[in-house]
Amino acid sequence: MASLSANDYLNKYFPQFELALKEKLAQHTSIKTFETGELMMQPGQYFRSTMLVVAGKVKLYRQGEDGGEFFMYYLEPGNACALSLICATKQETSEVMAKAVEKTTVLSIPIEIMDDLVRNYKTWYYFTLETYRNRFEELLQVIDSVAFKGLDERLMFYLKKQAEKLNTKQLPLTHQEIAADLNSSREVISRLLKKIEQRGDVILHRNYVEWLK
Amino acid sequence: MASLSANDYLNKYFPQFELALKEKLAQHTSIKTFETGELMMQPGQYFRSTMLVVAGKVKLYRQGEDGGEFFMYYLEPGNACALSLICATKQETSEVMAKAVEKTTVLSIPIEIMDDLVRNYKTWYYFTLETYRNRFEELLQVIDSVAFKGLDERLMFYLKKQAEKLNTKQLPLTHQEIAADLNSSREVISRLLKKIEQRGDVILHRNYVEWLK
DNA sequence: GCTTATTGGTGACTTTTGTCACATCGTTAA
DNA sequence: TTAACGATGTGACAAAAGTCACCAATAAGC
Repeated sequence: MASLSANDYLNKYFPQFELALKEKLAQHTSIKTFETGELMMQPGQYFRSTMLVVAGKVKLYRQGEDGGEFFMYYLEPGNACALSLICATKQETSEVMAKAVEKTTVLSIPIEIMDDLVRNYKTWYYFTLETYRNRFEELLQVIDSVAFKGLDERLMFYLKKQAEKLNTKQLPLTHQEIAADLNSSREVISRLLKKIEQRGDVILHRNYVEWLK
Repeated sequence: MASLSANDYLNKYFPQFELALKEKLAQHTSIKTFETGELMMQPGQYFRSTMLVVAGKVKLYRQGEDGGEFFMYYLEPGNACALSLICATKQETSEVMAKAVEKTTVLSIPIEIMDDLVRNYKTWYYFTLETYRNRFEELLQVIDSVAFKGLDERLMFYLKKQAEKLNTKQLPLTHQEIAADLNSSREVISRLLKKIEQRGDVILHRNYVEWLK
C-alpha cells in the first residue's frame, strides 16, 4: 500500500472538517506510526502534541498500583484522544496507558497551533466537544458495568463491545487476555465463558471466542 | 443574608474570568436556586442552559437499571457541570443524576451565547477545558477505586473525599447513606466501619462518622 | 409518659469471586 | 519425534460481599 499523505487521511477520516482547517492541519501535522504492542502514552508523561488516529487501533486502559490492568475503550481512525486534547493544551500529565494493538498511524498536531484551531475553526471546536462527550460517555458505561453488574454481565458487555469494535464474530482473545482487561483471573473467566457457551451465546475455540449474537 | 447579584457571584467564585466575560455573563445569565434534596438533572432530560454553581453543593451520581445509586462527585461553588457544558451545546440528553444536597444557587447560561463565549473569551475557553479535565480525572479515580480496590479501601477513599469536600471531620452520613453511595448494603458498611474504627481511623457516632486522619 | 420509626449491631448463611494445584490438549522448535 | 510451552479445563478451598433475621438504642411524635 502506498503511504497516504496527511491530506488523504484528513479527507478520508475527518470529512466533517472545513476545507481551511484541513489545509491548516496538512501544513502543520506530522505523521507518526506505532508498531503493534507499542506503548503510546503512559502515566506521568507530558504531551507536546495531540493525536488524531488515522489507521490501526489504540487501546486505552488504566493501570492499577498493583500492576493490574483495566480496559476502558478503543480509539479508531477518526477518533482523537480526549486526554491528549486536554493535557496538550494544559501541559499536564496523562493518567492512563495507551497501547497500539495494531500497527497504528496518527497525525500529530503540535500544541502551538491548538489555540488557533479552536478559536478559528468551528468544525474543530465541535470535533473536540464531540470527542469529550464520547469519551465521557464511554467512561460512564464502564462505571455502570463495574458498579452495578456482576462479572458475568461485565463479560457479556465486554465481548459485545469487542465484536462491535473489531467488527468480527471471531474475537481473537485468549481467556488470559480477557481476564487481564477485566482485572479478574483466568480461571474465573474460563468458567464464566463455559456458562455463556452452554447458554448458547458464544462458542469457545482455541485462541478465539465466537460471538453468536 | 442579602442576596447577591450575578456580578457579585462571578467576582467571588470566578475571579479568573476576564472583565469583559464577567460583564457578558452578568447581562445574559439568570440566577436559579434549588432546595435541599431537589433533583437538578436526570437521565433523558434536555438542557437549554449550562450551569455555574455559586452556592451550595450538588451531588452527581449514576443511577443503575435496578434503581441502585452510585456516587461520582460533588460540584461546589466555582465549578460547572461538565455534562451540561457538553450537552447544552450539542442538545443531547444527560446520563447522570444531579441533586442539590444543600440549598444551591446556580448561574444559568443560555445555550445561545455558548458559541460566542468559547470563541471570544479566552478565559472561558480555558475554564471549560479545566472543567472537562477535572471531571474526567474524578471519573478515572472512581474507576480506579471500583476496578482495583476492595470495598474496605473504597470506603476509606469515600470517607476521605467526603471529609475534604464537606470540610469537616464530623461527616453527617448514616451507614445507610454510605451504603447507597457505594452501591453496597448497610450491614456490610456497618461491619467495615467497625473494623476501621478498631484500627483507629474513625470514631462512630449516631448519625455521623468522625474522621480522624 | 408511651408508641413508633430510624439507626446501628450481630450471627448465620449464601453467592460470587479469587486462588492453588494439576491435568489435558495443541502447537512449535530443536 | 519429542520436549517444551501456552491455552484451557476442573476440583477444592478461601476470601469477600450480600442477605436474612432479629435485637438494642435513640429520637420523634402523640
